[in-house]
Amino acid sequence: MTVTTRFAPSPTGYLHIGGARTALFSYLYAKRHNGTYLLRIEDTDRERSTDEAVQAIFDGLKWLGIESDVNPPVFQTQRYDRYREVIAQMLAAGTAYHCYASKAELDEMRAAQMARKEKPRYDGRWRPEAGKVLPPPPEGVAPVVRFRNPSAGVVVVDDIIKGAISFDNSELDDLIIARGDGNPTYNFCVVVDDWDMGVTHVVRGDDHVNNTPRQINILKALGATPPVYGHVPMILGADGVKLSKRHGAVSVIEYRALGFMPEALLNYLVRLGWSYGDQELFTRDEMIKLFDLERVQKAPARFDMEKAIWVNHQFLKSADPAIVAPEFDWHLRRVGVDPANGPAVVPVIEAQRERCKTLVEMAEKSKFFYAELDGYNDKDAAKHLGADSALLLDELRAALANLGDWTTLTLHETVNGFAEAKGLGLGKIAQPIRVAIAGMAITPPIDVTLFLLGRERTLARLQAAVAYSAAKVGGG
RNA sequence: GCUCCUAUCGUCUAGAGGCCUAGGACGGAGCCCUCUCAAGGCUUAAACCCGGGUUCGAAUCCCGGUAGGAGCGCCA
Repeated sequence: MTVTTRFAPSPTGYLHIGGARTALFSYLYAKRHNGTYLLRIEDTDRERSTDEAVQAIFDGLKWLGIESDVNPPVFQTQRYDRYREVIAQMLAAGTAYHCYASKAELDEMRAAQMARKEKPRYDGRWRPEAGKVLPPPPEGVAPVVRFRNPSAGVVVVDDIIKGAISFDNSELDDLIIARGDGNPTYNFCVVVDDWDMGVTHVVRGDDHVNNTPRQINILKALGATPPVYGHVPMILGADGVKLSKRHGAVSVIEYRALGFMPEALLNYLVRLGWSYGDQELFTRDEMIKLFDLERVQKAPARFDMEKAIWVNHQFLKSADPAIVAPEFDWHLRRVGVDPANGPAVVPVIEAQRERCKTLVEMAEKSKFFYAELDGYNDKDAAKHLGADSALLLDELRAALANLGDWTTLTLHETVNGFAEAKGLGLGKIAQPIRVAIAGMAITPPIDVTLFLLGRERTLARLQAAVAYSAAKVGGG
């Protein structure tokens, strides 16, 4: 049997980081076993589901590169006929029954149970039982349909991550599978869908473990073989509290804005709750080859932004710059610069990636290649642009203006030779140059920077810096 | 309250009864290198929740406690 997994988000908001990891695990497991990975949109809550959220989930998954093997994905709202059909079957078979208890009645029942310190649950008042006489259905009440859960025995969930978990059927009440309006509910749709779609492994958040025994019971009532379950623990914020807005970035797409490469985020996520010995860095192929649900951690993990950024940096440093280019391009535009108005993006990435942990940082530090300076950094100018540097920069400008070939090699020789001739350490001249051409004292090696910036811009900026320094000195 | 789950450095983790004087990584501290910022190299501090068992031997197995978490909807 071929392995089939699915990721089944409900479109009530953006794709959050925990969901992304669940999707990743699900995807990886399927790929690892040459299986199929599916996306299913659980939109049975008509009130809260929105088209924008559906789109946000698609966008997030697409950016991460976790794409469904079957398109378009299944939307539960398109399967209502099928759900109704199964419900009718269950009603006929006696594995489900109508319940006429009103919401108010149920609320009252739960309140009373809580008051008695009991676990709140449906008391089975409309459950047919041998020898039991049910009251006549009240007038004008649209009944819900409840699953007739076995009242005795135990259900064992053989969880691939958590191990065997057993539940007493006596602890499980008869859950509603169809609402008063006839629409099916989540726990029921999941079961039917996983069954129809041939899902062999259900990978989902561990907030679902308590639903699992009931789902298994429904599957059994339907004569289906339950899938293998794997419940992955949740991701916590750095403070150990459930991830939320106040932790900053929760939505996957926010990580793009923060300057992460999708592959790097995936790499961080896969190592959060899963490990392969001491290995920290994985390519996508390695993840697929090595991933294993059995090695997923049972306890929740905290999201550590520092480490995520480190992983991103490692990726930036070692990746093929051509892969980084489109994202970098996107970030350059985002900081208000036109990538066409300067050097090719690939060599800039190569020059910058050692010193930039995120693409936001890289874009900020590379702006000067693509747009005119909007002034100098105050501190750097104060420190490096003065009377003496004005003289040096002016002389250097003249030397560079006469340079034949504008290459990193000739630039290196010229600048180093210049410093040597002046009896200065390279630092004494490199820093003023940096501030002059980049507006700040942080750039890649000076030869590479000058080369990428080009002759025209370099000479113009040196001249401007000389004028600036002179004016500053002149003005006292 | 009830049911279920979890527990190794600050964080992510290795650890399948002796290989543990508990390893790696991020972050921290220090040193080296250096044209800036970085990167890199080296060194270093830092953990088995507690208590009982089982065993010649327990971070590893069992029980209890404690602490955290999840669920208990005509939400998903």
